[in-house]
Amino acid sequence: MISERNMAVLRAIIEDFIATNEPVSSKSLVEKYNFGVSSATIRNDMAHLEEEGYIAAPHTSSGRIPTDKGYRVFVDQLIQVEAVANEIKKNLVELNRIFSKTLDQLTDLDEKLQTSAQLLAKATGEAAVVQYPNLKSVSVTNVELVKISDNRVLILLITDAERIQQHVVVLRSDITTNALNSIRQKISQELAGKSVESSVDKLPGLVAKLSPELRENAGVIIAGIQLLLDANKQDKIAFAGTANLLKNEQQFAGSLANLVKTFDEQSDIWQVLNSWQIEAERPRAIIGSENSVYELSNSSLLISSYSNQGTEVAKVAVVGPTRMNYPRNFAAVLALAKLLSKEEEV
Amino acid sequence: MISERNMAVLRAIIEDFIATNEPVSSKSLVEKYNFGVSSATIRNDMAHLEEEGYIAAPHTSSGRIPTDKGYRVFVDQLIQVEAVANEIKKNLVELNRIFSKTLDQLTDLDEKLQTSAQLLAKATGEAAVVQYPNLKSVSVTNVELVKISDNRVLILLITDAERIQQHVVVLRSDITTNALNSIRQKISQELAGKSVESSVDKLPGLVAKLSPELRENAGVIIAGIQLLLDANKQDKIAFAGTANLLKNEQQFAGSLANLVKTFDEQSDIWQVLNSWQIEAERPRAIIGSENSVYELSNSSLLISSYSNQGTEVAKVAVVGPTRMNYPRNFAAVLALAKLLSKEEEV
DNA sequence: ATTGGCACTCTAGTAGTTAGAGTGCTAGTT
DNA sequence: AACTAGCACTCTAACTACTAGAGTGCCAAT
Repeated sequence: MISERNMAVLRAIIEDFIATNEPVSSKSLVEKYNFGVSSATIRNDMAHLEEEGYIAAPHTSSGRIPTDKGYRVFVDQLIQVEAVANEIKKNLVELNRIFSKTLDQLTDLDEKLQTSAQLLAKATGEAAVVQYPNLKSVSVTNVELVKISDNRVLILLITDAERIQQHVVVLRSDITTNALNSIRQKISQELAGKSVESSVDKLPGLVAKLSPELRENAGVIIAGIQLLLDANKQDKIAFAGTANLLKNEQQFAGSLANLVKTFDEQSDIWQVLNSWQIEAERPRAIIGSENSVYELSNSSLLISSYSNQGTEVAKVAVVGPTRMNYPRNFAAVLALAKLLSKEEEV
Repeated sequence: MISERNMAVLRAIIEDFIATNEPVSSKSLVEKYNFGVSSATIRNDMAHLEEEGYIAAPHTSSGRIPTDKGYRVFVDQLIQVEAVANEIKKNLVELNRIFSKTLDQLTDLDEKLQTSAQLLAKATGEAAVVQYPNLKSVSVTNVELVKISDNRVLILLITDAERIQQHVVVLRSDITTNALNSIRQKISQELAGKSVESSVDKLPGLVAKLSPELRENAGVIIAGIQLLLDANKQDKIAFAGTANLLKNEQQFAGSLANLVKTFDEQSDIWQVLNSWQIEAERPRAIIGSENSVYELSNSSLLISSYSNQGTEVAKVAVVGPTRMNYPRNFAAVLALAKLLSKEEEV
């Protein structure tokens, strides 16, 4: 029922609307694009597209704007694969240049993901989200205890996800290097290779296995490890590009403060990211009302997942108005996901 | 020249305007406050205040709004000290309750300052900035090297500012525990107790002091230490409460995107914070046009400094519209500064 | 299937009007 | 000298009315 020209018209409307943010008229279409037919014919096509729900008119005698359904068809069928592939390549090269240069300087995961989010925000001109690796599947590589003064001990929890967490505890009494060593040995032995989850279960029984004179201080240390393990289970995201959201003020019409708050608070975002299954190498678009979170119902998300040695560990996303530049943003989000995947494999 | 009642009127105008965000009329003043005189008299006072530049009229026949100069007098002379002291106390108790509960859970400085900013944003309903301690005056306590696999070493840089930084380096060849130990000893010996700055100077000469077979790997490790020391010199801030800025949309009239961008990029903020001298225990207000950064010319900043064992190390600030609630925000910013100072002293 | 042509609709902008909130000032009172 | 009642004056914000023109929808013709 939907002819080829119908689709071409739909694409033209969407591209024009994305570029100008004005309802698109039949006249402007025949002027800008070479359809080889008159505006009356285009009007017939538009009426057809409207019937099918791909476009809508803000009021009776105005041009048309795409509906969420229209964007969906655009994203699924009309984006030119070659164009995107080209963009990806360009983006990858560019991101790689900035990123690999910067990355060497980064001393920890926090900074790395924060920088990633900033780069993605910059590359797309939208807001960007980078999820921390999901640590359910992560296991403990080692626990180190470093004495930094007579009664203060730095606990290091090293996991196989390139994340090293630290926490300082103050002991009840001074401790000797030897005593600390035997505590460390016992703990390492129990936890090394275990998943974060099963490690938590092991902790309570650990104190009893130590010689009595060590137990008091060991208790403090184990409580510290508990904190670190718990922090692992907490969901966390890095976010950048708030200012980009404001560019589209009218788009969000008043609900902008709520949207920004949503990002400030993070919990909803995490939920949204996790509620969609993303295939590797194939970013997915969540368009407007497809989003269950109210604050995001005027926005689109492009989500891609990144991996660590072949397993999906987390997601990166771009958030912007439904009338965002999909091809470019798809390219950027995919490019960043690839970069992060590569880096994780070290 | 400015009578006592004049000042009372000024205060009433400012408090009313802060509460309602509407120009204040002479009639509403006599209704809400007990001046015991008629509106005509108040009008005379208002004319006087306008002459002196403390208030202004948006248009001929409207009520008055405070000028930056008016706010300045309000802040300097009219805020009731007792009221603020009370607020401080309340805020301290409340912040302390949330904070000390949360603080124990925090494993590092990043989280601590980020949480501080969030608490301040929440307490004031404005945006909040917390500056990282200035590390020029900080010295290296110790350097630890932890072997995490045959050829990967975790470097820990421990400074006397409660900040423990980490970085993983990959060596050119596997290393034995003994070799690592002798490198560690040499490095510790050279750097312990030195300031961050003089430590940087020591690094290049360090390799030569090691036995030849250690030099290759030691070079990699020392490069890693260099990165950590450099990261110390970088200025950094924690920021929270962007959404609160949006509450006052009309206030910032269009320049809001730029304002948010200013915070995203941080550099200007850092400059502003550093350009004002702040006495301990006395937060300072920078009101509207007193600010040299254009984006902040419709905003006020309340800045307080916090200390580590008596030395000022960094600042905390609240940013909001000029018509913010000064007494409450003064109290909150001071309360947080006190808390941070205390915590630093551990 | 396409198109020229035209009636019809709706918006956005302009202009005119009005109520009322608020001031400024004067003349009179305490 | 300080205060006040009263009133003329000003400006805004809200409402109405009008208009140009952008754009559609549809019919009759090709």
